[in-house]
Amino acid sequence: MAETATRRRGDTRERIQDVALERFTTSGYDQTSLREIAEDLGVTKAALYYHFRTKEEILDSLLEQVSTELDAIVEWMKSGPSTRERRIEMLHRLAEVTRGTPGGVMKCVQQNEAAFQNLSTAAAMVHDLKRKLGEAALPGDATVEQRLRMRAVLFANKPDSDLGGAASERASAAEAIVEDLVP
Amino acid sequence: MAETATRRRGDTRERIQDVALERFTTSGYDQTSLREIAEDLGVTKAALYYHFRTKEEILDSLLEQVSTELDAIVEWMKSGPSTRERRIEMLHRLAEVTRGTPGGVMKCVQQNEAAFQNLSTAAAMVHDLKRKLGEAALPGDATVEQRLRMRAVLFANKPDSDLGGAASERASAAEAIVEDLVP
DNA sequence: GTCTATACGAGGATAGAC
DNA sequence: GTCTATCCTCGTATAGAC
Repeated sequence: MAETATRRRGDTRERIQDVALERFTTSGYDQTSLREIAEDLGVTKAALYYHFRTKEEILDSLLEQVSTELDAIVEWMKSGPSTRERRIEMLHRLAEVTRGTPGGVMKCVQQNEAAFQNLSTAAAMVHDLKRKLGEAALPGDATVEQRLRMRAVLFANKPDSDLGGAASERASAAEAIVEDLVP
Repeated sequence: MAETATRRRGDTRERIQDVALERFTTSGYDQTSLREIAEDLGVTKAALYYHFRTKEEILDSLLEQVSTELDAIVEWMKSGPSTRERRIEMLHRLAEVTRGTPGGVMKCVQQNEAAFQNLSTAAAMVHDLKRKLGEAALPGDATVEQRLRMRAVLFANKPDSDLGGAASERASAAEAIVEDLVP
């Protein structure tokens, strides 16, 4: 730790991630160019390619942790019977991950729900969450209405800050809807 | 009407729209390049720019009618009191437009719900539907839970064919959820 | 090990000849 | 009404300086 503070050598990878997360969240993934990120850091585009193989890999590196946690929820759901109690528990765990994720990564995911559909790795996995959770939560012979209910509740369980109100208020509203909607 | 059938002169604009709608729906708006469309028609990219000023304008021309109809629903909702009956009626009208739209335009919209968020004109207006409908449907002093319910039902009201089951089955499932969820 | 210079082919868009 | 030629930006790739 001899070279501290202002100079900042060797942490380029982290600095790329910081800038990328901020831009991806505020301007959107598609609308953010590698040139922007590079210029913001005072390096060239090519420098980014030393640290990451593609633009998508930058995204993936940001989403790695949350992706793992969501995958764990899917696996947990699959590992037991599909009862109503466990479906509700599953949704609680999902809400927890969303709340607990640090650094606004989950906000970035929501902001880009659009763009991530077309990607192929971790980003796609995160976006695909709802479909996977829905499948894991319902038995194969579930009715159309049950499936539709599950889908609706997975969307409803997104009490974004643009709804207004305190975070706790939004959380309890989401919970009431879960109770109403889960098959 | 002297020059009919195979030759097809002067209807290039319509032919562009036909090809574009098909590609936008199956491959996605972002993933469809103007070069593809042009090659499919046996013309060059630049030729498209005689008929449309931008790629987005091609999209907008396809969405014009549906955009108008959705706008009418918003206006109707705003024009009267916000009772539960009228909220449910609003959702029925929305479902009708979705079903009644010809030529798979609405399917294109759903397929691209992703990409349309970032656009600025008719496409954005169509995508923005849910937010606008939600605002029109609820009084200004609505609670957080009411807002969240409205949002959930607008998403739930999308009984896409990938749910399985007959169209009528999906429709009645959607209606049951509406009854359950509308504040 | 970290970066710059440079280039490629794709994208959307434009000017102007025919 | 359609073309060629051109421009800029994009993500990506590689060669080579330090």
